[in-house]
Amino acid sequence: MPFQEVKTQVDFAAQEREVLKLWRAARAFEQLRALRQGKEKWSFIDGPITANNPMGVHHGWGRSYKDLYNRFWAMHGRELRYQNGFDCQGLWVEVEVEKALGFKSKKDIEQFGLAEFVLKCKERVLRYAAVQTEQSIRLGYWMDWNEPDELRALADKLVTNPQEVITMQGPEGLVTDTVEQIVGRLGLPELGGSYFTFSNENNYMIWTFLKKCWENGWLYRGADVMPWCPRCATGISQHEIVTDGYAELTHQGVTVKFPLRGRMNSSLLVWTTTPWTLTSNVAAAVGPELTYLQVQQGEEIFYLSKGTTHILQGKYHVLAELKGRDLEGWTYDGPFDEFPAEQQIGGNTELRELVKDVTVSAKDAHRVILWDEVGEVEGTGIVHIAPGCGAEDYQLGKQLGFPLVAPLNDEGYFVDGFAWLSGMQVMDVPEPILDNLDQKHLLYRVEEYTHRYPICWRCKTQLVFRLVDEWFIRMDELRYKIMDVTKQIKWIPAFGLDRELDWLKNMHDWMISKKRYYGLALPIWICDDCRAFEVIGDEQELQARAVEGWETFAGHTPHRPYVDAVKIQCTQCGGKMTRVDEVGNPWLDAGIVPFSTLSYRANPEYFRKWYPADWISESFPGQFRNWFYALLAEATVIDNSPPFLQNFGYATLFAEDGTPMHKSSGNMIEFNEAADQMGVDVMRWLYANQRPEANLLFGYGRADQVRRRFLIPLWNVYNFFVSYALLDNWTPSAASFDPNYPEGSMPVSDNVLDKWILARLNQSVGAVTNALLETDSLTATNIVEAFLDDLSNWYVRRSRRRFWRGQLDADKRAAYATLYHVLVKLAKLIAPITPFVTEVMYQNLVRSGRRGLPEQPEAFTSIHTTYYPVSDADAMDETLLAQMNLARGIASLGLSARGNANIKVRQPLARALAFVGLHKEGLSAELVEIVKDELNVKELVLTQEEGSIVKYRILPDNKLLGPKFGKKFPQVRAALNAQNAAEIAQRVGAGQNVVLNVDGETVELAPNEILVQTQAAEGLAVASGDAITVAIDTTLTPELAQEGLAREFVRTIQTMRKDAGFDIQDRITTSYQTDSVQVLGMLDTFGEYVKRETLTTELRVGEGGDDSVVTVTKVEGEPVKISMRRA
RNA sequence: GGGCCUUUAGCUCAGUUGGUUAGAGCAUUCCUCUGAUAAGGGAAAGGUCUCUGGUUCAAGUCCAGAAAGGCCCA
Repeated sequence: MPFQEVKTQVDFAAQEREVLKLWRAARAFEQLRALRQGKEKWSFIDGPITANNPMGVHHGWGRSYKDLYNRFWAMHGRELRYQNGFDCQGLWVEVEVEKALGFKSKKDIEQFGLAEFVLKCKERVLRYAAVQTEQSIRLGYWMDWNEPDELRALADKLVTNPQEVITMQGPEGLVTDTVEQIVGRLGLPELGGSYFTFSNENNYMIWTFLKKCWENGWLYRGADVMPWCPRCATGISQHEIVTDGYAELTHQGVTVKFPLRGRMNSSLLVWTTTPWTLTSNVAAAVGPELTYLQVQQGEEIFYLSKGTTHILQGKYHVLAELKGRDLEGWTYDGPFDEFPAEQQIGGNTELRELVKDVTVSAKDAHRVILWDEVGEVEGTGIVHIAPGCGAEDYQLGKQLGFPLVAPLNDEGYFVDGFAWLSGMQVMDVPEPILDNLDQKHLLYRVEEYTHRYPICWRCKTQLVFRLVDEWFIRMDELRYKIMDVTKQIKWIPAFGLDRELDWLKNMHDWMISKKRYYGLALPIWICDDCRAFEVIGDEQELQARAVEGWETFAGHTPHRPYVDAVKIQCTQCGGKMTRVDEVGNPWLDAGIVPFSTLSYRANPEYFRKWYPADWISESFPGQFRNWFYALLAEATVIDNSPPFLQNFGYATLFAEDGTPMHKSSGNMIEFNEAADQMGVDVMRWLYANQRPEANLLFGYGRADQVRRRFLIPLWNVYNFFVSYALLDNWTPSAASFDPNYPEGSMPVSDNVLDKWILARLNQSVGAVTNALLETDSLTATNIVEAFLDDLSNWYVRRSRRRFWRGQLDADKRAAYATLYHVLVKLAKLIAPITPFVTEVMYQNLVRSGRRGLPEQPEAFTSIHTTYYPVSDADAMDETLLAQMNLARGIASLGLSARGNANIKVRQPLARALAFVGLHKEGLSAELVEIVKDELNVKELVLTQEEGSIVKYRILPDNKLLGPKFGKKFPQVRAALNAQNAAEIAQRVGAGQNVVLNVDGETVELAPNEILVQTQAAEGLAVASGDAITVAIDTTLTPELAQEGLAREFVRTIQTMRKDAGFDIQDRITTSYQTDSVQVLGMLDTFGEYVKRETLTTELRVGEGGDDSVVTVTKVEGEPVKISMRRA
């Protein structure tokens, strides 16, 4: 038996797991790579996935696109690199490791030991890389994956004995090194597999990048007040805070009195939601053009803006009105002037160089200043300014030469200089501060206040604003260079370009440092003596410059703490230089991969072959400011070129209810669960059949739809083919087999259905190919679904009897050859989208189906090593496609007409009359037969004559006549409308021009400029559509009624056979008992027909015997008992 | 406040270069067919294509403005 039997009901997920086993056993992926080696390249660079947790279904979306297009291009004969990437460094790994170890603060890490901590971080990455690798393999994502168990073994060894020397098998041979170094070399050419951004090459390549920045004068150390997480003890950059970094929180809104100096009992009213910042107050700002009120309450006089008087408690009396600028220069007593920090010249900060020119203390500086940004939306219209506690405050203070009072250390504790507050944590101080203010009679009012407040995107701790020094890349000059590069890229969808340019336009200087432990060691060394700094470009330069500590570092990856040991000599003063404490922003890691993974430093030839990427793809939200941005920035600095030529972006995945998928919402679907429940072919089709720029709603409902609409019909057609091919022992042609095109050359057939489906197939192949070339899988899948519908619900349905017939005659052979060709070619067409089910089809249709055929090249192990199908121009037949459309239109309308008349399709009727209007293509005799059979009529009459079944509707052809007449067109249309429709239709049918009178002018219209439509005349069993009307002759002659009864009888027996579980080929004996004259008469005439249709060898009157299946029905009130059993 | 996206049937979404009566799937109701059937076919019902203005002989489609929602940034 050539083909394997196909089960009707399949566990698709289980079947997919079998396919995975097959691929692995047959080394199918390796075979593909070998076949494509040295061919024209298609360069795809993978955006690194954060290896910190199992992947989710949203990753599945993106990875399905990536795999789809990788496979598509591989089927076009291209060579690919197939390198997946893992994002490995950064705060998010640290936070998870801290959680796992039960750490509370940075001190715990230092006590634990930096070296060990860094190893734990790498270990975690390796473990989740292993998990994500397994999940990706399950998705069918063909990549050069590491063995998950090898990654786990490395993770184990890394934390037990990182210096153990081991040997690994690489693509070019064995590699021997310490565990730490092997891990550091993962993904490099000698080891292959996924790239890891913690690799030596990735880190050193960033050093090279940063050195270029430095040489261009773009790298600088700056101070700023920025959002700071006191738990993580690190700054949070602009990139990180914008999306995930806010929560609705309720704080206390506090109104405080700032007593004015030299004005008895008078105070400014100042409002804040962060009372701890009052400890560091320097000034108070008013809007110069705002109106302020002087109001009296009891003995006290207050100042506040006119629009904020609702905050006043109790009665007040307005004494005066004045402009903000009138208040300028007034001095006041700050709420915490008793603190040493407020009394120190220049203020209270470790960054003394920032205030070296300031000659006053905060206490002495207190005065009212003007600031345009002051508003009345909240507060009192008087804003408290603490340049050490707010970003805008800092900028303002810098302009005005104010002292800086910075109260918090890196973990949010008050530093020395704040008396009783020193040593307290910022989260614990609001109550004591309010008590203290109250005691000093400075507290005016406290209320609950809910607002959006920034939180740490990783640990959700509330952020504070803190004065820090960090490292930045200056954007002034670079911004425009990056924009130029960005414009050279094709963005899909096109608005991606605008988004990226908008981000670049607004991008601040890029903060690249983080005061943490695990990550890129910033290659910046500062002189202990003269404070000059230098950037080191790579490991060789570091070794050459090292004056101390190299032996400590040697053998280690460029991570803390070992790299910190290396000292170099200062070129300015000869002093010793020490590396800065900071680690790098992880987007540096991700943005460098076009250079690090393509051997920019080691192998320029290889780099130039694969750079830039032809295509990259990631989710849009976020990546404009993250990965896309980093890629563009780094490539611009290093090579001043686009690192990728096309960017394909897609939106966000939501749950089916349209809300974000969250564990806590209960609508979360884990990737593994989805793969098991839905099967990944279904998931992949669902992903592909989606407009990428719209958010995708993911869930079981949609998965069921995909299964019903696409996968099951496909499987049913395939199953149908194999079942009958087995019965007939049919085998594919042995002639001229090409493994790249196992569908073979186009079959030759005289049958109109065959010709039609081949035309449709090749039409679809062409359109799908064009769509996928444009990265448009939505269009591609829509086309396939339409084709599959035609295949399943028209070609197979109409061809069914051809497959049933007894002998394997020429027409039957043609049907097999055609359906076989269609199925193989269709499978290849969609193989990139649904790699599993198509592989199953290929294995059976091609591998099993051709087994034992004489002399031929062997078929490839996998469908995915074949070439993409090519649209065959010979198959195209526009006339046939149009005719078939007409035939299906007539059939559809005829069925509709039958429905209107309420006559079952099973009941044969004498005649259908189809008015086909101006459809010049007409119908061939074969198509007439098909329509007759479909409509179950003895005769189909096509007519251009309307007879009595239709009335006409005359329409101008807008597309032709609109441009011809322009403004006059409405009048022409009206004139045409006024004509007698039947008359015009007749003229048009006869090919004569139509003459109209429009406003006294004679206008002549050609027949092709007029559209004639028909509508069903009322009261008949008719239906009409676009220029077609079909009428059914509903007259039931006794002969027709008898034939209908015969079909009814057959139908009943068929149902019995099916219910009894008989095989399609089983012969049966059928018995009947009835007094119905109709039934007896029918059996006289149609007995042979009944026997033939039901495979009845003996049809007789009587009981069927004990083992029979029995059914009793009624015909016109008379009971009919039918018994049936296997012959 | 600026940039970008979205708005079409109860729901989820298609809708080619502007062109005739705006479609599909799901859901509802009714009918029907069936030895590939976890299907299929037919019918009914369901729409101010968010709104306003403009360009045009003609706008779901192009332009401008507005509204609502979303994303990104101030």
